[in-house]
Amino acid sequence: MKSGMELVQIYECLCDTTRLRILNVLGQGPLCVCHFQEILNEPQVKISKHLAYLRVRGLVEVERRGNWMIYELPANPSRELAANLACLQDCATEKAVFNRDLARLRRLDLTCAPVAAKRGTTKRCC
Amino acid sequence: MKSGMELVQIYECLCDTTRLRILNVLGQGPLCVCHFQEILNEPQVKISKHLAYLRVRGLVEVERRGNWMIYELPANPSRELAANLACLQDCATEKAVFNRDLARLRRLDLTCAPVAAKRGTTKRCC
DNA sequence: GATTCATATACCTGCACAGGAATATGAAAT
DNA sequence: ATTTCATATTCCTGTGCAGGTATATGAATC
Repeated sequence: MKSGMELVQIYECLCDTTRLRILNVLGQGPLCVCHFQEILNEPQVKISKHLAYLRVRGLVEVERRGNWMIYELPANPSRELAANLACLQDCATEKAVFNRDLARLRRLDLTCAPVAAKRGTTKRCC
Repeated sequence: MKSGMELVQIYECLCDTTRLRILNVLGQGPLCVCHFQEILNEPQVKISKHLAYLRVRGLVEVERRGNWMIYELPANPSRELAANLACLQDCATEKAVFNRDLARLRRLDLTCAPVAAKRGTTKRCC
């Protein structure tokens, strides 16, 4: 986390639906960009730019694995961030969009390995 | 509360420092615009416009009392709104700006009646 | 070394909003 | 009726995105 992290900056990150969906999905664990594309069903550039927005502001962290970029929630979030992410997860359980995303995430977990095998590589992004 | 209230709209209301300060102060009870001006030490137009922003989106409610407009948090907030306001109050306790506001609010409570008396009216806005 | 794959960035357009100055409203006091 | 007081609204300017298209990067594969 950045030290000068202000509460407003957290809320600025939270005031876009796509970013909310990203953070909600990340609550289940790290994920790569291609999976975000499938889960949110949004164009690559859109996902990528929102992830950059979140990264610059310290709401997500990245790690490269070959061609894939694995995004995850910060390992040591500030108290405010932790509180707000928890609040978001809680609120999200009541909203259809977020539930649909989580459903698609679960389906991905099942099919990810076979799909990777089919395209001739044993490597998985996440 | 509006029925179509979405989570993002709440966050949109929260992503401005002035509005955060307003909501934090309102956590202590209803307040009129003139007191917001004193507590936040911001120009009238700024306060007024942010209050309008919050009112339109259902984050605050208004009641006229003579010349004064008394603002307060919604009587029946949605679950998301309640959760996020609670989260805000919690996070605010660690930040200097918010504490200073609350300190000025407490000081106002002490001086409000005498001041009203001094200007020759027994009526108080709040 | 050329190509492919996964992702990022640059560039553009449009829109919503923040902040300030000036003015309008509307209730109360004179 | 006019003035005063508390607050709201209008008009203006600048800025920060959101979303899209096209292009760049950089690792892996052929």
